[in-house]
Amino acid sequence: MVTQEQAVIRAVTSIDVARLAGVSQSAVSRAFSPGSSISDQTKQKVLAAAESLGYRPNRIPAIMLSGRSCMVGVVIGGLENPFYATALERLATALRESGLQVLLMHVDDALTLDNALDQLVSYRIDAIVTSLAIGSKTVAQALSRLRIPVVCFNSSLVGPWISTVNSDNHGAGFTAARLIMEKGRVRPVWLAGPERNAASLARAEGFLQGLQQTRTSPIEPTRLQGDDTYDSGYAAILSLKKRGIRPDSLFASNDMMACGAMDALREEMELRCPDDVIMLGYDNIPQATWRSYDLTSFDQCTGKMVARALELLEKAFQAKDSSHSHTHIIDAKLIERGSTRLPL
Amino acid sequence: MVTQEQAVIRAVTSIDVARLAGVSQSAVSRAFSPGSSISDQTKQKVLAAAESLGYRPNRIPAIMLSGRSCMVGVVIGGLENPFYATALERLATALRESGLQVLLMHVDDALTLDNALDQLVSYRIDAIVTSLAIGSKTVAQALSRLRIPVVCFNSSLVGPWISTVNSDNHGAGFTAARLIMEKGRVRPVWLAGPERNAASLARAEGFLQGLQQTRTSPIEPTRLQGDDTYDSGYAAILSLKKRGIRPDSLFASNDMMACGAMDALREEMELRCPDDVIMLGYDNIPQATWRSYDLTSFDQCTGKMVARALELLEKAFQAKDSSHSHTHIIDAKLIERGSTRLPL
DNA sequence: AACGGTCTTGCATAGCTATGCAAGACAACA
DNA sequence: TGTTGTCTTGCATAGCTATGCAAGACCGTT
Repeated sequence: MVTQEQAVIRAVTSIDVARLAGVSQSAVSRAFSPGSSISDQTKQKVLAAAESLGYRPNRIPAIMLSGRSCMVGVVIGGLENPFYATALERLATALRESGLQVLLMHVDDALTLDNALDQLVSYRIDAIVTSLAIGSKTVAQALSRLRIPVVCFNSSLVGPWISTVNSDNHGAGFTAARLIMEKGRVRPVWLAGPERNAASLARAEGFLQGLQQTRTSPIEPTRLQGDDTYDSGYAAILSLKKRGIRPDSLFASNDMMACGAMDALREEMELRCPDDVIMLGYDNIPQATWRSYDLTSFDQCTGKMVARALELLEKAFQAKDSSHSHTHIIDAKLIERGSTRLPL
Repeated sequence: MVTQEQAVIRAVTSIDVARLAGVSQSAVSRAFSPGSSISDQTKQKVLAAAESLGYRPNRIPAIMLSGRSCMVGVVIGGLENPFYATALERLATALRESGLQVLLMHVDDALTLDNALDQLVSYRIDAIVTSLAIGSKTVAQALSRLRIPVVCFNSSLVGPWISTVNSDNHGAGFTAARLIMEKGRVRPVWLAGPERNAASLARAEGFLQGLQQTRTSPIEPTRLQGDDTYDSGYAAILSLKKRGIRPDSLFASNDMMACGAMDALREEMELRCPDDVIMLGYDNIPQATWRSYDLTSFDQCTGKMVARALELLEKAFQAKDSSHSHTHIIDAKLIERGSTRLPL
């Protein structure tokens, strides 16, 4: 009779190491927990045995015991926008420095969100960080129901457990308006982001308000609708051309649309920037610095926003009742470049 | 005397639900495991109780029992490159569709990698997917030692447990050379990526080989060194200008450098594309389609590459001994745009 | 009524580590 | 030597769910 070889490759456990080192399982655990009470001699024996067996500590049981996984669910969409991509990079780095892992969830639309959340929660994540711009009440309720801290970027979601870190969208819109008026431009265009996007709405509001506050007659901008993509910015200008409107200034809700608009103004309307049209975007993406665009933009200071988000998380982890909401608003920094620099 | 309220918020367990529903804990488990043997009546009772308590299934114990976490460690760097950002998006989506979670780890340099891997492994991830371009032997050994399947994109890492999915870098380089020669250009420039980058090296090799195979005299390109960033592409052209070289064609190891080079050619050398210089890039990033660049590029078909990576993972999960290596090479698709379209 | 079969349910357990507690080892001191 | 204190070690257990097994419920057939 042939002894069937066990195909199951059981992972090396602390007990295996303990046996080899001739110590108890506790000793192995302590050898890998900094600050534990263990003699140098034992520690060395354990580490040697662990090395020879290829043992790696296993955090899963600790999660069960402590109820904390040290994993944060990051829900994100629209990575094709360089702004979100670099923001994710910063966030991931910051979380790791705080000893937190990133359980990433990419979401295209609100529909898949519910399902996605259930999956995340089943892994017992400690919190959720999200940049979803959808402001629906249903989403807020779905998040609140999880009973874990949620931090949103640039969102208008409101509810228990939900905190937000927003760029000063309204203020930036106001600044954009003032800058355009200072330069003496009187036919501005507002190029909006997705209709339900909270950030875009706030920027629009600030912009309009800025255009109202004038000693002479208030200015009403031409409004164009986009969806945060380059193509939508380009298309918006085409529609403008069809309507026979000749703008002298433009504020776009994000840089990608601004780039699309700038290209369309050049190619389709033979208008030059900044000579004929001065332009401002939002997000300060790397492409804004590219020579072909040299775009004035608002920097959201993602570094600061991420730091603030982590503070909120830490606070929530320490509080007994962490369902309390907080809101932080971070000033956006105007970065002036060639697109608003008038020739002398 | 005041009864001290318990601050510890224990999560709702299946036992709590069972008690409320008047069934056993097993029944609760089965109610949430599709395909289990359970009557409709019991299931409804359980679901109702679970709903009222806010119970969410907990995967952590299942991980301990099965040894499989259904989490894949994704190790990535350079998200500021839109190519990696969109690739990550595709990968995350595909993994989720296969029921796998993404444990994201952002890594800047090889130094932090070791530490990062230990952290990942302690969460008992089932596999690793990485796009790190570093080809060092040390890295390969560190990965092999983990004894879990590893899938690399565009890498030259070799070792047990490590499989690779590569774009046909060599073939694409060759194609680029042929295209340049067909257009009658004789002073080509090769703009390389980071020195140790395996993909960049392969593209260079194919490009040189293509330039050699000619009926007349072989062509030797001018070689410029970049680091995959826009700025390095711009700077490379500046150095060219200093050396007094006037190119008539350029192949860059990625699109970002190509964009930088194109802007520098325009601004610094007053050379127009494609009239004076025809240009090709690699990755087919969204910016390649932007009107200011309209850049011919090689599409890596990330969709296909991701699908292939998932096949490799599935295969590894099913095999008893999954330490066997595989290599797949995916054709890159030439996307011709204005930057190589000569005026009639 | 007896029997065989299918469907449903509960019991009991495995999976692995961190940690409180008690006990042991050892040194220092009286 | 006895006592006190510090340092180290091992024992035992908690944490929560999925699942094999056995038993029970129920139905249909002979």
